[in-house]
Amino acid sequence: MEELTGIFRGLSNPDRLRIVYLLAMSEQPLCVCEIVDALDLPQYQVSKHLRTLQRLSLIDSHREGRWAYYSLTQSEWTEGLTGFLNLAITPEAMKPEMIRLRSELSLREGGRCTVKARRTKRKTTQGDDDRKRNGKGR
Amino acid sequence: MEELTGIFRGLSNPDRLRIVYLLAMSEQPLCVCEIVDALDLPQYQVSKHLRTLQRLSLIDSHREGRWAYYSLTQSEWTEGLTGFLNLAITPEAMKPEMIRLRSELSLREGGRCTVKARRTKRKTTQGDDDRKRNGKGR
DNA sequence: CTAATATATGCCAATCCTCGCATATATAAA
DNA sequence: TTTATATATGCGAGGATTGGCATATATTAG
Repeated sequence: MEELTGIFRGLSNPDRLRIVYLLAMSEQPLCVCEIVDALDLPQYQVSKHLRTLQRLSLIDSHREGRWAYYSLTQSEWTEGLTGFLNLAITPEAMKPEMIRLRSELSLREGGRCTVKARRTKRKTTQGDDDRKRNGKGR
Repeated sequence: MEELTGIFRGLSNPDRLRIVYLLAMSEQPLCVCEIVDALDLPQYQVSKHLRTLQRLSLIDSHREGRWAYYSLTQSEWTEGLTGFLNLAITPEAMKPEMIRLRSELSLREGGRCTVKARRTKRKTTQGDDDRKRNGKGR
């Protein structure tokens, strides 16, 4: 019961819900930088959200070199949850994220993420693009 | 998306989750006093939680005399949600509540709730019983 | 009308959440 | 070692939640 309300609390944040959706759809572990790029969020936010989800036992992680991969935890209700998300979230709503994610995944080498630079909030890497992210987003 | 995270936020509170579970299981509108007795919560809390759930379009209400009845809203994902709750919440966890609810429902006359006194936090009606409710309950 | 009953709400304090920033840690490259 | 890269985390501020209390509103009874 307490465990379940925790899960709902975890999914009550749009960014965390998007993370869970990505993990549920891609059906393979994703590394932090891939999620960062797919969701267009600052790295520290993604890390924190992942931590939150992990505390709730919704996701697992493992390290490979300097990359950390996350995936949905397999539990009694994982199936029911992803099933519900699948019917409650229209693909339309997550289209841009999925497109960016697929683009990221196509860059993998040997099944592993290989990102080059452009880390940490894309703006250190000069003329990236100046979309205004942030803004309370709620 | 925003709508969905709202629903999760609604279910992220144990008492609200219990309310939704009662409504989902009983498959008929319940009046406030029945929920109050079933969950053993102060009336003002139940009213507030119901208001919250209604704002999220999770439940509907209608008045009948001085009684207000609430029921789950029928939407595209109502079925998926109740299905998930059904597999995520063991009947054990809600047994006392369900027992009390059934007891309440058996007192209905003509399909309507007919409570006598003992309202508002059961303690105005003297020697009721002095279980210590409240206590942050989180 | 007044009283009783069923429900709803305004307010406050304590707590929790979330963001953004800065910085720490971990691992690998040079 | 030093440097670069990938990820994690401590902190503070603003906002949102929550429980408890008192009280307001709505409806019916007398």
